[in-house]
Amino acid sequence: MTKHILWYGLLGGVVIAILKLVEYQYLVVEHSTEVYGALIAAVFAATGIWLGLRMTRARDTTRETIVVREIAVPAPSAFVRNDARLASLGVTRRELEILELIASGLSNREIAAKIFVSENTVKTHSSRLFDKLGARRRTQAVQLGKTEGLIP
Amino acid sequence: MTKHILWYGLLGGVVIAILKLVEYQYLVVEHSTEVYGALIAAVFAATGIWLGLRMTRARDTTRETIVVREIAVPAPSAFVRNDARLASLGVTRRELEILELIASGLSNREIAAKIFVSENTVKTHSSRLFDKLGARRRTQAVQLGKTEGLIP
DNA sequence: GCGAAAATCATTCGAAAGGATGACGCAAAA
DNA sequence: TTTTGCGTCATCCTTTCGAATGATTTTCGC
Repeated sequence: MTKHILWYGLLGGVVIAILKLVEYQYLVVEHSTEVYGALIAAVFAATGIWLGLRMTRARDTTRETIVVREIAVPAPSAFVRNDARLASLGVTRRELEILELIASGLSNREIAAKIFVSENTVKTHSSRLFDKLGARRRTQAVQLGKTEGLIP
Repeated sequence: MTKHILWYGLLGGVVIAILKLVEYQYLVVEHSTEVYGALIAAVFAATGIWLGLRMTRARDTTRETIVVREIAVPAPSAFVRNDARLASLGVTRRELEILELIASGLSNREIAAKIFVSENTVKTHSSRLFDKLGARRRTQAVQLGKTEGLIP
């Protein structure tokens, strides 16, 4: 920008000098003043317009309008377990495992067989789990587990 | 735009006229030519710059670079019920309603109170529902209902 | 090694869930 | 009109759950 202004001034000086020379050598005719003014006007007007365009063009780069468009995506979003909530509730790994198996529709007996423990143990885990979740039934535990981000 | 150019020309003419008058009346001094040129240069340069800005400003609205930054958002992907499966399984509306309430974690008694029927009726509905789904437990019914696209 | 947390198992008991079966009313279809 | 499907309700009985409680054994961090 500064460079352009300097060039502008220099150009003006040169034009004036040229015109002055011209005035005394060839164009000292009747309406020389008008010709003189018109020339200066034309040159500086052109330069002014060019400069004006130049200034705004420089501004254009910062004139971007950023449109943030949110695209709804089919949400393949893999399930991320809310470990913080898990910890704040004090749910242990085993209890979480039980919750997942309950959610998959298994009975206490089936769960016991699957993880090789007694049915009583499964009941103990699920009881503690219900306490921590504030659930009274396994279906409610599943529902809460989902909303809390503990299971998918 | 045209209007501005006209004003520009008119202004130029007026300035020249004024300068010419001034030249012959008061300012016919030694360096009048330089003063004369400088004045014209200043006026037209200023006008030129203003005009240049004006031109681009008018164009700016169509000149904005629109940067579309697409951001993927986990779409809540609205749930669409698998009505075909619902029909092929022969699940009735009432049974589906029961399934939804079961999935929300309610007991038979709570469901009964919610839809103003007896607990026995709820049991009947859920029994038939389990038959149709091939479920033995309510948790299993919920799990199957989800995979079959009957409930979200 | 010690202590706390976690996991394991058990017993008892009441509540809830589930299976089987029968019955009634009602509306739409045959 | 008769049949059929759906919703409703009930009874009897078995199984499963869930609460409460106590005890033993791992496991793990310090």
